[in-house]
Amino acid sequence: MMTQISKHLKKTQKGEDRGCCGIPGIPDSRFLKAVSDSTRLRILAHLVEAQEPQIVSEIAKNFPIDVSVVSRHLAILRNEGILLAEKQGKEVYYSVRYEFLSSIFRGFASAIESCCPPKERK
Amino acid sequence: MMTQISKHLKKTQKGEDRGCCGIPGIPDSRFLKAVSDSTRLRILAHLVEAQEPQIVSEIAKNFPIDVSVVSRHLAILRNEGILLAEKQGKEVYYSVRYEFLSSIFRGFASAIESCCPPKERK
DNA sequence: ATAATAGTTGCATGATGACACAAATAAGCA
DNA sequence: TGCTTATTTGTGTCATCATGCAACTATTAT
Repeated sequence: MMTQISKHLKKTQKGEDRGCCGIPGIPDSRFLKAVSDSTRLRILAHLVEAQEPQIVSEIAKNFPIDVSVVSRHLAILRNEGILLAEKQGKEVYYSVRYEFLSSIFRGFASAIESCCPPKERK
Repeated sequence: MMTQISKHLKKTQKGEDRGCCGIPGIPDSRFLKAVSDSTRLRILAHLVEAQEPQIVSEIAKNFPIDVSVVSRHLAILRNEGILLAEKQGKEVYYSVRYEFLSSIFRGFASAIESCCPPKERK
């Protein structure tokens, strides 16, 4: 059974997962969760490889899941700024925000390195 | 035993979550899942800030969760090669594998950028 | 207006995962 | 030998989330 302690440390209020720590350059967990799902990662990789904006139904053809699920995944990536969505008639074109994505991860790498103790060079 | 470095390449057999796509430089989802949990991210940030190896019970003092949970989180990060564990008597010292971590994220950034269409410069 | 197509959203379900607590392991000390 | 401390592991519970399917919205064509 859950104890009282865990109950109110649960902090299930919305958006609590944002902003993890004081170190600048470390992304929040929501952003990382967005790219850590294997299906979303494959969708992202597909869009990166495609080199051009693609519509939802076309993307979905490459995955053994329902279009609605793909749409949800795309929305998650879009909400984190990873993808850009542009509606054109009936279709919605999704594309990768390359510079944004790479800058986040490069910033993460730099944040880690900047704290790296000189002696730790293993 | 756990001072041996690469254990993180071990469970390649069962993990269909391993190796997401054909693009070199994109980490697999298990690695990203390891850093995408908010508690683990805070633990990692704590270790980065600490600038030196810390034992489990000391790390746990900074978080409102049970030591056992912290131990599990540390194991997950260790299994992904993010942390190094060194047993010294009763205690286990955990430290950040800075170069490994930053190289993964820098490689991710480069992988994204290398596929970036020239015109897409925002 | 009706129909058809593209995409999103509501809802139920099964899987995964974080957590607390207890028990087990391991190492040092009386 | 116990006894204490540090850490890991077993187990059950609760929350979150990926998924499928159905319903809904939006846009275009007949």
